[in-house]
Amino acid sequence: MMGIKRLAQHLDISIGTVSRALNGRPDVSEQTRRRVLEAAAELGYVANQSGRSLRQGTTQTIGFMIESGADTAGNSDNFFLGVFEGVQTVLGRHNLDLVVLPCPSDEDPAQYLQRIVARRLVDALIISATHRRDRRIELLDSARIPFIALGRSQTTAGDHPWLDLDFEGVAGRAVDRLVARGHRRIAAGVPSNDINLGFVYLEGYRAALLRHGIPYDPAIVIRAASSEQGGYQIGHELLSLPDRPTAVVLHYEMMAIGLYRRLAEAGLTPGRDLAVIGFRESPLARFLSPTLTCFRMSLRELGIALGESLLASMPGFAETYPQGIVHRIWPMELVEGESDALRLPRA
Amino acid sequence: MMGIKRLAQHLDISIGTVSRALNGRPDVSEQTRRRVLEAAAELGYVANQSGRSLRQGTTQTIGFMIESGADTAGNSDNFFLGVFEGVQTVLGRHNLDLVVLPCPSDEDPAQYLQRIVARRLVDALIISATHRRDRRIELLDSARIPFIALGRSQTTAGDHPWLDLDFEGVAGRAVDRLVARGHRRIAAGVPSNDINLGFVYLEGYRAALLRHGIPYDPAIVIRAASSEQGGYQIGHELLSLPDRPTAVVLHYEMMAIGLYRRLAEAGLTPGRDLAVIGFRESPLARFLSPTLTCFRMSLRELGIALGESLLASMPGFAETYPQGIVHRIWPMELVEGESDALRLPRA
DNA sequence: GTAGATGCCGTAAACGTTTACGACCGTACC
DNA sequence: GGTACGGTCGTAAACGTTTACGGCATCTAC
Repeated sequence: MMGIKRLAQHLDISIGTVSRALNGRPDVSEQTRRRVLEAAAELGYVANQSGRSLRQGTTQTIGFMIESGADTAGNSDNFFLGVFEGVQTVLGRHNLDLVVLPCPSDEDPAQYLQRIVARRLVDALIISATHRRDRRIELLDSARIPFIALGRSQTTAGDHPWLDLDFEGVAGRAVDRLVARGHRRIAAGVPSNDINLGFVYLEGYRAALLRHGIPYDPAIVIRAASSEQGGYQIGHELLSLPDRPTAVVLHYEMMAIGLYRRLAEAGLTPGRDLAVIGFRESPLARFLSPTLTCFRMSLRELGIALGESLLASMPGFAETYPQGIVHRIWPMELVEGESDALRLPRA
Repeated sequence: MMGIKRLAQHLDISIGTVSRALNGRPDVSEQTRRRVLEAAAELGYVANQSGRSLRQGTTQTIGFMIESGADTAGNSDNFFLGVFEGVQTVLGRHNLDLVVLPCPSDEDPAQYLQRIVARRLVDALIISATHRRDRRIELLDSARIPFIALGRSQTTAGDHPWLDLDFEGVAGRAVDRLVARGHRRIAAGVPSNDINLGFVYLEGYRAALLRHGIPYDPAIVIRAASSEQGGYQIGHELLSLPDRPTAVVLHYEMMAIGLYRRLAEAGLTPGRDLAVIGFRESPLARFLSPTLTCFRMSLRELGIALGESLLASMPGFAETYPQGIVHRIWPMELVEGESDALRLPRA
């Protein structure tokens, strides 16, 4: 075991001084500091995290909770892998480590989180896939664990920072665009569970319809799983509707795949027989044919903003990141594709 | 702070007894054990992990290192999320937690891992995306950290457990199948980096050609990134070959997407103009048109095997999982699709 | 009735750090 | 030459657990 004790007696210095040297305290001469750092590097000494955590009550790690369930929006096609990168570049600046905590799909997310915080595995948390009413938020709030939510929530606990994709704006702009091309009967594919982004997306959709004086018709708001399968199902239901919509907007990136497939089975092609506007421009979207009209953003930059906003809410980082409690809607940029090329004559 | 000390004085019992009661030691009366457990549940006491780790030198968490880089085969998150589930069901049986350690793409994986093990964040590790010569293996071996590799390696360090998909068998069976349909000029898409699975896949491909008396032609072994983009590039290179192959086998699930796209751009359809056999049956594969011939496996069961094999190599679990040091090739089952329907007349 | 065994519990040390405190030395200043 | 002070370092306590050890009952067996 290569503890600080052995390092100290190898250098014939007290362990207190060694610790101060390693941690950059001012009250140690430059000469001994060099000696210590060299010896540490040579012998491969790194402070045991348990000892350090115990003493100073901080673990130096940030947790990022995701749900490994297959049905939750956002967890496919390398969305998270990109975000992690961004978060890590921020955390790395402060010698913090990121660990990802995948909640098993058969476990209650709040209960899972409870275990994590009780064991004090991490100093702060990023939670994703927020639900309309999310018990995790109340939990973290009452446990006074710093956290940020990737996704809004209706939960009325104390004021916490959040960052969310612009579901409302994206839905609205998609409808605007379709209306400009003459569409009036525009369907929407929304999630089937109570994940919060579904409500926000629907909100944007309804508001846009209202702007254009188009009545809201619940019959063409189709709930489906946030997956390829869900997209397929949406296609299926669209085809069986009596007064078939001429366009559809989707809340999740993978849905277009399934929808394309169902249309192809019916001998229809997107952009000619039905206008389609997807959500995020995933690497896959670029390879769809016809190309998908959707929305672009930088996952890495989202991760950076997420990390910085989290740190801003943590004691000890307030001066480095003075933005306070962040509530931010992440903008997305339209990517024109061929899937919404269909134009209708104005009635 | 709700430590064991407060819990003990609240019960008016010594903290030693409280600890023994919580940990299920035999030398505590049933009555006090009940009292302790009830009070702990009521006051929400959970042992501080740092204190416990420090004392018994074990963290009760297992790490799963993945690479968040975009170019590494096998790193699509729908793959890992499934595997995590399986690993967790095994670990959960023993009150172990899984944390995922995403290595930033701009950091050296071995160096990243070094930090993790030196800080003693985890008791054992699962590493993935093994390279032909993988310094992580030497590192873990010399640090005596129990680990299992998801993927083989040529690294000649001490004997370590591993589990790997049947790349060799899959490549071989794909070639067999194509040869049976009359193909003789069969291209292969292999990774462009030195990830080990590329060598194994190529091995299976060559061995199968040899079996059928077909000469190996390096000109139609195309190296490309393990991504949709790589698949697109393979399509591109195939089309520009002088003596165009009539079939192609791919080592990575996402490649088919890009390849399909490039073929479509050239007015060709998979299964009619070019036989295609992909790798893993991802959720996406089911929505490709024409459907992709590929190989199926259970991610969850793979995760279970991974977890059990890891535990088998850990001190204290040998009697529960007596399989010793596991070297296992994970079988995959053929899923017939339309993408290799093309049959050629025997010359 | 005594010896030994057993069941239950309290005491205290130990894990590897960090850090408050005080000690020591040298220098500067009056 | 004494005092004050800054720079450097050693000492020891503390963080929250677990566990070896010993002690006190109670019980069993002779």
